[in-house]
Amino acid sequence: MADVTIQHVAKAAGVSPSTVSNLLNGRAHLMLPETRQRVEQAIEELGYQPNRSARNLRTGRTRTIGLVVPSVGNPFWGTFARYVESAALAEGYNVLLCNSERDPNREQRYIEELWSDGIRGLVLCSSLPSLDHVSALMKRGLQMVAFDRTAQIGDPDTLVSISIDNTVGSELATTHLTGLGHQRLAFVSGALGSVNRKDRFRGFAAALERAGLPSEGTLWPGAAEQRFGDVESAELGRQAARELLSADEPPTGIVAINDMCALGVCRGVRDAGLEVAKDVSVVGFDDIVLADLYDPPLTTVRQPMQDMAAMAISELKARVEDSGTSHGRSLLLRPELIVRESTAPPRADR
Amino acid sequence: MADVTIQHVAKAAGVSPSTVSNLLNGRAHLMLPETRQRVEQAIEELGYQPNRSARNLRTGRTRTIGLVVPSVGNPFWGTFARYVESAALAEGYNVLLCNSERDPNREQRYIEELWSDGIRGLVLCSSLPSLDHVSALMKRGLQMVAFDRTAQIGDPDTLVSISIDNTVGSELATTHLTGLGHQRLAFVSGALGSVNRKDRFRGFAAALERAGLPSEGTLWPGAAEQRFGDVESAELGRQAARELLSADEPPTGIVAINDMCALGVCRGVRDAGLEVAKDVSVVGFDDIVLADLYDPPLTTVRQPMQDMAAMAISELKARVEDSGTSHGRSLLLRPELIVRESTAPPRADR
DNA sequence: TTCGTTCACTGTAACGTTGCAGTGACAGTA
DNA sequence: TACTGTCACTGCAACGTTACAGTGAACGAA
Repeated sequence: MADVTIQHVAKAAGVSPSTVSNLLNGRAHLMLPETRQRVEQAIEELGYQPNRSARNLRTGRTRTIGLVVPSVGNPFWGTFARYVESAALAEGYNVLLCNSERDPNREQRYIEELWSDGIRGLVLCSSLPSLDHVSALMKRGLQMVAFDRTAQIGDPDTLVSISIDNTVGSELATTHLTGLGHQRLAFVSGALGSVNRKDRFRGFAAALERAGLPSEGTLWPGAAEQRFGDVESAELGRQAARELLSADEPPTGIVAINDMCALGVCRGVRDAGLEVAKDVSVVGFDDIVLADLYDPPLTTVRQPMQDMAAMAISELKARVEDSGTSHGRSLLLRPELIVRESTAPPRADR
Repeated sequence: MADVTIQHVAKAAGVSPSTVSNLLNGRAHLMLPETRQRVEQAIEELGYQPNRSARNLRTGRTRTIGLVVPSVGNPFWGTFARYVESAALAEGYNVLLCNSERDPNREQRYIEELWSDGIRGLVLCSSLPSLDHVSALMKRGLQMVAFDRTAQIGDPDTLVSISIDNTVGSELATTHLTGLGHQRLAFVSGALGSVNRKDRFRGFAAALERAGLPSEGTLWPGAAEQRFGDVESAELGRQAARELLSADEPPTGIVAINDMCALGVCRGVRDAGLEVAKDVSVVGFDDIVLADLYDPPLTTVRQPMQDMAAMAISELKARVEDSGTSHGRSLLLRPELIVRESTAPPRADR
């Protein structure tokens, strides 16, 4: 119960707290080897762990960065969180992981809590188009990397954006379908609230245009007003597929906003008594682990997650440690189309 | 950059820091309404956020609990983390989420870091059979709930264990298969290192015995020495299915250690040119979101996650706040078999 | 008038750590 | 012998907050 403090260690080793502190902070050369050994032994025997609150208070620094994701219930974010954590650990940082559940209030509350915990570096995976709710803290010195969100006009000056080029990714996916000969395509998504969702639709429309196809009416209207979380997006895809496939001239190719949604679409295709690939081609986005395990394995657009996580951490580390007048920048990585078995040429009779 | 402290607020409002502190700590009745308003306005205008390190240092309390999971890359843990977080938030607590990656050193390191952050309540989802590495901290007052791990002989006195009855769950799954008429069953798992994996195999064997079937040779030997992480367990299932189904007398029913593994098994079944349910029945464990989305939807054993998360938090809260001489206990919840379409009677000709 | 009480606020001493500015002992130099 | 330097260590003040004890003004009662 009674915590072991640096004083207890000092007394046990017969030195002053300062000496213990010196040892703890890499100044072991300031003492005799035998003193050092006595102190180390005392630390060991008492099981002393420095009180981090006191240390943070005193030094003003923290070896912790914050990570805010929409939901770890989504394997995409879960996987990303692991990469970020590994990258941070390798740089000597800890990660504090928070779930915003795509709720702006919760997101803001978490960020303020991280700030008051002394955290000055943050990786934010926000669904929100505007960053107004954090710009005040950024002015005070919060360093931030926005992930999976391309830079916007009104963004804070020092913001770093790391993202794939969503427009290109979506074009890649869509062009794959048009290249296979599909003429009637649909885009399935929840409300296009976030920047990258808009970009993905833009890429989809651009690819259609390039193939000489109309883009009107290709956006599934079912979710326009709804707010689907990540877990529910599969259910949304299922519903969308059922509705789309019961139309007079159903689409033969469907581009989904992400893999969870695409898996739902595949399920909906089956619900409608059809077969994925043979009757309807489906493309996802993200390349989550399950994309390759699904039946049929999902054609999808892969994000280089590990690289992106490493970049996020190294940007943050540099900024938190230097705190020079580092300006914002934007890193757009190229996505990669992974062709598996959920896409095929359209059937001749459809 | 320059942080706003309670002193700045006090000066701006023309009061002492004590008065600001009183307002902050729910003692607003100690001041005039007009004073209160002045202070509130100053807080608002300066954007003051109390420094949590200082507060923790001073009070010795923390409104944060720790959550250590094997890997948020696994949707099972991701989902659980969300439930824990929601339950904690509802009780006024924050959650600090850590990934052990099933690495004992990393797990211990995280727990010690949580302790030195002033955290005194922890939900541990450990894969390790022994809790020796945390018992020292528990003696000093760390309150801990072990999740998904049944109580063991050598456990610390104050430990709370919350788990489903894994043996019963596995019996439920296996009896479902024998009830359908399956005679040749296999159990697919990575190394049976953890308590609950052993229990699940025990339940599997017990069900076989009850059905008058031999249990020798039913444990897939492929992973005995390997250490598979959660993400890789799907790959393991795939490999297991391929190997098992190429035998002379292949099993007609497979019980997998968890859903990710079961999904891998399904994929392996297809790799072998067979069909899930029709040729080989597959049962999983956990009922992750994807179980219902898979094709075919997976028959699996469901854990009442939300209830378990709420119980974990309320136990922890009571213990952290009272810190009376609360003794350990063990809560075993009953799992539920969810029958979907990955199981069917064996084919007559096999 | 004097005493006591209430009220609205403030002063102060911690909490555990850090890192600079000492301090005294001792050795080496002039 | 006196001075200078190095060495090994220590004293002290601060970081921002909290909560208890304390203060002085205003008012009511005897």
